[in-house]
Amino acid sequence: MGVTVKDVARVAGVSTATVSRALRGFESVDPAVRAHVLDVAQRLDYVGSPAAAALTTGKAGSVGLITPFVDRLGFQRMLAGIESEMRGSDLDLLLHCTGDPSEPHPVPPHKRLARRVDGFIVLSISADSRDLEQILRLGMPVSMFGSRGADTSSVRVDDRAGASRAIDHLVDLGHRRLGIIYGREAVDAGVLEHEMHVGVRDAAERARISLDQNLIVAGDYTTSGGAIAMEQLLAGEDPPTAVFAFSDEMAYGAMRTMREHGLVPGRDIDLIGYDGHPMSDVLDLSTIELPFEEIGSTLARNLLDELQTPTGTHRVVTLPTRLAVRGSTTGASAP
Amino acid sequence: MGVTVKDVARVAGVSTATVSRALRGFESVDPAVRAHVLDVAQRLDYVGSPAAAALTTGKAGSVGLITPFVDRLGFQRMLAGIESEMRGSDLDLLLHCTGDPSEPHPVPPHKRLARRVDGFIVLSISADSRDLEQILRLGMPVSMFGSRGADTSSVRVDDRAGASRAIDHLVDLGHRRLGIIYGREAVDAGVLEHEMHVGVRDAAERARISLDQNLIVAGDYTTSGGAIAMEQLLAGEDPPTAVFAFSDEMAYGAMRTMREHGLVPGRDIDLIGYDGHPMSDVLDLSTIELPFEEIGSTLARNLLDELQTPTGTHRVVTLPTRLAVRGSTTGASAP
DNA sequence: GTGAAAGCGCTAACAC
DNA sequence: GTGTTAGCGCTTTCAC
Repeated sequence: MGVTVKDVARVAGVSTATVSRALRGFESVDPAVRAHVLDVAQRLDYVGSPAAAALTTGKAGSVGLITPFVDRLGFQRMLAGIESEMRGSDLDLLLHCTGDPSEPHPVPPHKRLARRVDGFIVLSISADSRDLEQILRLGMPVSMFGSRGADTSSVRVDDRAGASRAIDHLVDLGHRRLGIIYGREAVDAGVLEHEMHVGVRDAAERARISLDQNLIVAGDYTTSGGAIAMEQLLAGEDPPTAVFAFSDEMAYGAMRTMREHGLVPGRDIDLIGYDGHPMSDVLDLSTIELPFEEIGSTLARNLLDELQTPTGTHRVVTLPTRLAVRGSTTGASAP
Repeated sequence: MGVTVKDVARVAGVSTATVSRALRGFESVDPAVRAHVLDVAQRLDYVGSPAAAALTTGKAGSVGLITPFVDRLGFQRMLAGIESEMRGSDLDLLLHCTGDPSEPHPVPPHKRLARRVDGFIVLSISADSRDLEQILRLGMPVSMFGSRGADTSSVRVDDRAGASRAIDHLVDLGHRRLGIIYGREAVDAGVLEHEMHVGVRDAAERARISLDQNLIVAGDYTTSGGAIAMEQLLAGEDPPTAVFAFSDEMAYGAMRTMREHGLVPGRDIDLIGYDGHPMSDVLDLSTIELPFEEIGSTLARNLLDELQTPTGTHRVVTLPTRLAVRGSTTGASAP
């Protein structure tokens, strides 16, 4: 239905094989011939059919991005990183959301995807996920974030150190009674949630302070969840003087609750978040900043490299976090 | 390299044509045969090759999402809407960012994409964009947001009414001296920026108040741009008593500037944004809420419908906005 | 260095 | 209702 290699070959007066070779820049083609073919192709406005190429080569020419969610703040930044890294490569990006991990898919989607892509970038699906297993079973190159890679290249954040850093900061400001707003229960070791808890515990131990189990509440990683969690913390008879929320979004919710109670972060209760969203600057929220764009670009780079030179080795990169101190942690409320 | 129709056909004892028909649920296949084929395919773990199917049918089995940015707050919500609508359809989503419209691409990407997809969803590329023209020239189904559709299905927001609503709200609170933080200069009529300005002007005229050109400043749609814009407004000899920012992000920046000046939104100066990001609730920022998810799902639905039943008619949907009044607009600062 | 020919895996006519 | 056959547009041996 469009211009094909045949057309180009005919007009250029060469065989389709030569066209194919010339277009892909093979050394073996006579420079003069190549130039001619390129010229003709250009004039004819020739665009190759990826489907046909895929069929013959077995390479799909694209990579799949698997993510459980698409509307979380960090996602877009990772995506931006992935995107910018992939531009330039001639691979397309196929987006696939798995949605809520709890409800199963009628048709496991990865089978279908598998034939459409040459490799996967997988964003933080919990390690026990059936989805993840299925993807790994495919035996294709996988670059993943979040869960510690079973046998793939992976990018992770040193969440343990990051969580410790948050606690250290609060302790340094003089706090002894800390509230923790975590996301969800940790299922597996090695997973974000688990690492964060360990980081918190370690830091507390090092500081020789004990954590009151009543001050450790879940916030479901949402703003409203964070708001409710803060309510719980305030409702107790002995509220914390400082709070660490495992995500900025939950911290935002906590701020809202504080405001409703006439409390000011950094004056009445210190509050620190985790993620480092741009908004936190505006809200004057101290936080642990994660390098989302870099996570994304590293994920993409790892996969591209693996696709290009399929050595069996995998790359495991751990990226650091950074403490951003703002007005929400001043120590004013410390004993 | 995998199980093919031939394998299934051989094992099931039928022809490849029958397998193909059975797998796609054609009525013409004997129910018993179909069941058998399905069973065999299942047992053999057969997954069709999209490339081969695409080659024969001419249908790519996917749609392309074209967007100039990926890290803007509204994007992810539109994406979520698109995604949820597309799930269920067996079409894949191919993401493509055009990046900054100012720097041109060495290879126009849409030509390549065009052979990979059956249609496009295009997010707010300015109407004069060469990219947009090229996509339209392809003659493929296009569902677009932002620019008024030349000859495509499109989804737009009634930005004129939305902007008017914001001004009305401020006027209702008693304000007469209004500051405007817009994004960029409006190039074309029909485009968001233009509509917003018209909406503002109309509302001002209706209220019989005149807008001071010195109080109309650009914020570049970024938080920092909004902050700078607010600086400019405050620097004047006669600052506004209320400000309307054309995006929430710019309003956030404006809030930061205000805080730095010891000013409180809703007390010293009223402030209203535009977009309705979740964060605005936390920041207690009044705003005009846009239905991003619905925009996304409508975009997807329009395209899917057009792909399914290629009647030449296009659908143009205009979605309404909603005023969310919060603590940043109280009228306290009105004369 | 280049061409001829054989497919890649599937679907669409056309017979039966 | 089902099988046969001929491609879709490209790449890739294998000759030359």
